[in-house]
Amino acid sequence: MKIVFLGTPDFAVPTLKALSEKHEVVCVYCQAPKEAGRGQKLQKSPVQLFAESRGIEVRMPKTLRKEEEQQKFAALDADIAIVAAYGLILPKAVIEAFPKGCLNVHGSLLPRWRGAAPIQRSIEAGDDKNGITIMRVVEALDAGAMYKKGEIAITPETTGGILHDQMAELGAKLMIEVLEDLDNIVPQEQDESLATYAAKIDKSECRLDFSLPAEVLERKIRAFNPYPATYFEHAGERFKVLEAGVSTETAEAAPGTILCDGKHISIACGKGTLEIRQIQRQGKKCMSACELLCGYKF
RNA sequence: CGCGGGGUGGAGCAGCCCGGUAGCUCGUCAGGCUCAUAACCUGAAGGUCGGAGGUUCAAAUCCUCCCCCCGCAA
Repeated sequence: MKIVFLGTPDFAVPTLKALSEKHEVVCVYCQAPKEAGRGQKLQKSPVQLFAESRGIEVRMPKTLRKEEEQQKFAALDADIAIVAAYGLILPKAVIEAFPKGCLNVHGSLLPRWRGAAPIQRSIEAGDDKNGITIMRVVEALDAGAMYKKGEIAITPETTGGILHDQMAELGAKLMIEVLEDLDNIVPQEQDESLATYAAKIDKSECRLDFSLPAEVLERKIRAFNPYPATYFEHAGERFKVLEAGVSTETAEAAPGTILCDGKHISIACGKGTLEIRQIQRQGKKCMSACELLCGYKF
């Protein structure tokens, strides 16, 4: 099949890779390099880097709303468009440009967790599973008919980073399977009454609020690991918390009080206690609580 | 030129501003104490102080350049 691929971040790369090995990817659309990182240098997106390494044409329009861009898109004369975390809303003209339409790989078991951050939100909410849905792109956000789903268990060890990587691989696998059997699958409409939304993560959410139960904070720490990562402040410094455990015994100290015993860092919460396992001081690398305490006293 | 922190025995840090014997916590090894222990006591090993120049009688410490790591912001 002749495919046009639209995607930008790491999440999209496995799917693009799989497609490029099984089909003819005639063109890749992604977000243009942006100033990012230390030094504010222009950085190409993972999808752009991959596409260029494979010699695939890359286009990076700022918008697809202009008729001119839509015509250039349609002129590619592909069979189908595949979308994976592209970052732009697709106009109707683009969705309907090719005979087999437009398919999306989404990181949740739709209709649960439509939206921007399904991976982190599912862990944060305490779900016992999440997964991938391959579905048709429609004008409404993540609301198209579903072709195939695949589940991934969320365990007490599942972090946002781990789930992200598992999802990216599963998404690629399922997309290939769907394309192989495209004409025989009857897409299933989503039950709108079950839809939930995974809001984009705001920086302000990353600060740990110790008045909350330790259990809730631990889930957020896990969901936000490694990015964007939770933190608390102490002595004017920011301490990222990458991993923590929950103790059900509620400390007598006020929420937010840091309790150290030389090898362990515990923080009193609204309910229960959080034992910090992996922590990172600003300017330093991530380290275990024990290591930090060797050289730093709270 | 976006802002900033850091690279010191295996790990985490202090020392640097006010140059002159390498320090602390942990770990490791040996011995001791103990019913026992991740606890305690004693002792030991282990460092080109990121790299290259420069200043100086003398540089971890001052100056210059380079390499690497990280926080913010995006």
